[in-house]
Amino acid sequence: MITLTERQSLILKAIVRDYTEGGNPVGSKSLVQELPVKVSSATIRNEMARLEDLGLIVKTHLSSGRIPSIKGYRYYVDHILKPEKVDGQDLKVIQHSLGGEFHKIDEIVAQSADILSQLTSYTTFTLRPELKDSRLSGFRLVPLGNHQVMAILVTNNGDVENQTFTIPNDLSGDELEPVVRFIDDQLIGLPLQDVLRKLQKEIPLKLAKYLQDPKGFLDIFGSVLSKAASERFYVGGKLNLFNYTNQQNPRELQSLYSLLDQTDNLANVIGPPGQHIQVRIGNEITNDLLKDYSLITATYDVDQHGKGMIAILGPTAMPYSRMIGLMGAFQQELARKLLDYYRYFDE
Amino acid sequence: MITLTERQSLILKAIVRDYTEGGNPVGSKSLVQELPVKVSSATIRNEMARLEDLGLIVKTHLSSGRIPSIKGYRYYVDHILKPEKVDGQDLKVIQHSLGGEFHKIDEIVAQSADILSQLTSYTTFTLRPELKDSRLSGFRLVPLGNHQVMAILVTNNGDVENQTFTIPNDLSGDELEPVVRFIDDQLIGLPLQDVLRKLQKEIPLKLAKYLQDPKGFLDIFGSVLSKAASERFYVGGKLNLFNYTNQQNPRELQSLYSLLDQTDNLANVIGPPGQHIQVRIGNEITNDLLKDYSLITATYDVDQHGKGMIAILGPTAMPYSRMIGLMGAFQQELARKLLDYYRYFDE
DNA sequence: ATTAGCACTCTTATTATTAGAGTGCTAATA
DNA sequence: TATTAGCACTCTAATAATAAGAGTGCTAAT
Repeated sequence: MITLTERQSLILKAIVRDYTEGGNPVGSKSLVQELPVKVSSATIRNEMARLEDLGLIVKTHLSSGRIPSIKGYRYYVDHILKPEKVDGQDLKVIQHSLGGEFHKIDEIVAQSADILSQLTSYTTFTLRPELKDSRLSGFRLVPLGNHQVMAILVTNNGDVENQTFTIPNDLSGDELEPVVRFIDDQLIGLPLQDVLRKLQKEIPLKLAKYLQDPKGFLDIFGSVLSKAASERFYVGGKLNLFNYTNQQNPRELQSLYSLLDQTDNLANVIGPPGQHIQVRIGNEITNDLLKDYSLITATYDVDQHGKGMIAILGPTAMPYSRMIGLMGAFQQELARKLLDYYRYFDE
Repeated sequence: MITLTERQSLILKAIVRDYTEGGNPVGSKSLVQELPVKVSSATIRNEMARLEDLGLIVKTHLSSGRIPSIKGYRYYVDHILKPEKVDGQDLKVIQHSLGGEFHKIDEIVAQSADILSQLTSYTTFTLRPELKDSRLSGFRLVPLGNHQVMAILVTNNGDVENQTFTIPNDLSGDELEPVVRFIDDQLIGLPLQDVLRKLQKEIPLKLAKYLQDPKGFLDIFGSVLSKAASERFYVGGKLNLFNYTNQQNPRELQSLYSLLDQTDNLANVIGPPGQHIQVRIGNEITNDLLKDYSLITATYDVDQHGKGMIAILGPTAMPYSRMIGLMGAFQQELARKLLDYYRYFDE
């Protein structure tokens, strides 16, 4: 367990701030002018040598200024940083952007990723509240003519998922009725997870009474059901990658783009909802592609509707204090907006 | 009007090929070995000087080899190039990728952009067949409970567009029936364009008979209608931008990404369906961001269902002959697949 | 009309050179 | 004992010098 003196702590803090803002290694002379303590550059050099022994700062070459190490950022985030109070202007942007009228949870969540990326100039991810408590509250099959049927699935949270299918013969409402009634009787009110499970087991057997060929229908139902039960990440500010990634290596940028395009991979990167706000720096992120970046993740809580996540991906040299302040505010605003939205469907 | 001798033509062709494949300016000595004509490098230098006078090739500096100019590519494409017969392997890829079962036109068209970008390693655009002849063939309002209604619009081509709306009060089917009936009576069978027009004029008045507050409904209907009537470009191989753009200038890459993300801008870039296959090189493209690239566009024809477009964006130094061959094959395969698909709804 | 020969140009890679920023260490100081 | 001034030393980044190689245009001979 590392403990720093007051002065060492001030120096580390100044190094983190300077490097984060300017992007250049920080030398003892420039620190003299900024520190609230009046000491000479030689003293600062001595202190810096100690911070380096502790592994909190490193040199880029033998006689260069210092930059924070992963460990240094870690110490800064854990012991020094105070979340910055969020800017009034920023708060307005958030509230205004979330203030509009939305017709889907996913619209709100996707919009959130965009707002956050705009405010931070980094790349952001959002995940809607977990679906594990969602229950099936309605299922419809709407014949559209032209050999087409639309399957619509509704949950108690107001989520709607639909898909159109092409079928060999036109169906009339009459033929579909017993099937829909079967679903209504047997499955309405159950958690989606349970429905998914039953779909593997009992349903096929029972359904055989109503339909001579349940296969086609089961495909349709399963398809729209798993669509509704799947977790989707939204990504905002992909273009911002150009601003903070290493410009010398276009391949890396390309790989990152590719990673962010495959949203089903993101669950592994960002991990399950955990602590309130978590900061992972450099190689603390499990994904190798991100070992030179930092990831701030936060869980937001929408009461009985479950928990969702928001995350910011940026360089290790990030203004953590501002970011964490922003995360806190966003968490709240998003949770509030969603509670508001859900209220409709709880009545 | 430029006319080249046989030998000059051979030289230009060789320069285009070499530069396209190798990416380096082409000198007289390397040409000696490749040309089917037996002449010395001095002779070739003389001919090259003439081609340069004509503006077909240029030097990158005073004593460098030559590269084709825009004008040179133009001449090559117009007078020298022969479309390359498409590779059997490639044809298989196309047919296999389009062979699956699709439930929407847009899926086929989006998939097409991906296949084509995969085959070319460039960036591609696809536009579905024009909707101008699409007619409204069905309209449904499905109450979902929870203050939600889904509006579904179907066209005679089997296109389905839907949108979910949140409304203040729950509606029963009974209340919606007269409205849907009104749509059925008055609008079914009309081209979408006409419906859109009527929506601005007569409909609001007539509808007032059935609903005390037609505003909300008109918004819903208008929204899903314009969604159905809008043209959407699909973009494939955005990541390929990394392969063929100028790596020295990340800003440019970022701007291009940004351009391709705003798919509503693409209509201006690509233009309306025109000639069979059109090649635009460098500044022949109206968009300034693309003045160092080439764009090959092609129109595909699905008979009475209208015309759509496919396009390839790549560097000016492109293997035009292969690309044009590929375009031809793709045009055919896509048109065939779509005809096949539409056949369902024509019956 | 073609070609061999040659001086000339320009690029690219390699090597020197230099100014500047920063360090660590020693010895003096409070 | 903690701090500081002073200085030799290291490394980067920018600039300049040099050389090899590829290619050209032009002239004079074929």
